[in-house]
Amino acid sequence: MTGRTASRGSYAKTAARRQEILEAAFAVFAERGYENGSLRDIADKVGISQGGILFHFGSKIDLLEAVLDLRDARSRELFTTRIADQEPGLPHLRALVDLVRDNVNEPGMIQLYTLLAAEGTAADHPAHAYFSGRYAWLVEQSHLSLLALRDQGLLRAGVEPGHAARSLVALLDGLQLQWLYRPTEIDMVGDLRTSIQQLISVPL
Amino acid sequence: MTGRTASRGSYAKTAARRQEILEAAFAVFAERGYENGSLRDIADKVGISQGGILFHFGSKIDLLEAVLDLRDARSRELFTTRIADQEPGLPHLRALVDLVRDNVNEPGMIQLYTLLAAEGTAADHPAHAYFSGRYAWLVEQSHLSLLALRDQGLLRAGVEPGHAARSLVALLDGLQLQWLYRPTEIDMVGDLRTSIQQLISVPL
DNA sequence: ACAAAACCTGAACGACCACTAAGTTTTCAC
DNA sequence: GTGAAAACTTAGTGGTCGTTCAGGTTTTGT
Repeated sequence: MTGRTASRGSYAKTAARRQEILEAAFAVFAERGYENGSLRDIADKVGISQGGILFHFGSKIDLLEAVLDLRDARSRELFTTRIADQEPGLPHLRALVDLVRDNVNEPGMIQLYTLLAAEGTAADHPAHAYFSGRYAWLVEQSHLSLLALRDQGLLRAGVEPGHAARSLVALLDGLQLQWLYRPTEIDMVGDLRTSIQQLISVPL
Repeated sequence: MTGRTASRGSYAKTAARRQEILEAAFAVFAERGYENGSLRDIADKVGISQGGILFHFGSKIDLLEAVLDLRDARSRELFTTRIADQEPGLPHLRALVDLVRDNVNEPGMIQLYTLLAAEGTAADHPAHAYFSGRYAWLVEQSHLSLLALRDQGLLRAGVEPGHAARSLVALLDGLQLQWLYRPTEIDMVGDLRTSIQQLISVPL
């Protein structure tokens, strides 16, 4: 009885519309940041009014969260199929390099995360919790891989998994920042490979 | 003759006033970024009107440049007395660790540079050229130190100075970012020391 | 002491912001 | 085809922003 008067549901093309908006928002947030990027910029990119955006996503913060969720879902999908499916250890690290290789072809992704991660250090930023959790997760994943490698006796002498895990994530972020300033000069994938290679005693 | 009608010059306390403004601007830009931090915030902190700020610094961009120049001057002063005065090589790297140790006690400094460096990736950002040059300089300095160490035979096997220099700077930025999210958990100085130690074959 | 330069205020300007409300058009189940 | 819900537009709200400017106050050389 109660379910009879349920809402009619979305139109057929609504999903595609939301997708358009999300991608425009991604581009704007990547280029201008969350605080500085405006709903008008996003609306103009889609060819819709500001109100139209807010019909689909109730507020600017909701839109940011949707963008992050979408990207996170995609990233996690890649990360899952490529990494978590493999046994931890060497394959993990190889997949990490592959992931970075893909990101180089999608510079907006790097720009978005670099900018939002910096903005997000403020405790009241809407993406603060997201990035706080993201770093914890990234470091933990790397830590597990390095622990596995140590058990396999593949770690070089003097490499401490905890320190190396934090450093690996830090190196990634730092390289991305330098790469954004000089994309042609910095070889992110090569530098990452070289650094990982120095952690392990077998060819990567 | 021509010099007769020269301007009278500043009042006695003007220098101190400018200093107050610079420090308030530093705090505001550190906490909210350049784009998001407002002249009103800065004016309130000083206890002056917005117009008062703009009398001393003609525009918001001028103020940012003054803040960066000031910080750069201080940083360069430290870097010069501590580092460039020493012969390049081990003392350089030791001084780098000391510099980071000091920065930990001035978190605003880290926040400012992390946020502005990310904002500055946009080519039209007023701090873009500053950070672009800064990274080139930092990497170059580290490169020179590592080259000197190689000539002294103090580099570990497989360490390539160019790669290691980029990585060292990247590690610094990345650690700062993680530290901003979890200041109590991340030991920036310790992690940096450990990473440097893995580049060289003698105790740091 | 007194003029002039330096300093500073307060009010206004135009532009932009996220968001709301009300009205219009499009879609879709029936 | 028709009615109602979904999708969207248009216009407006109250807010913040950097900057300008006319006018007042303070400091300073003479």
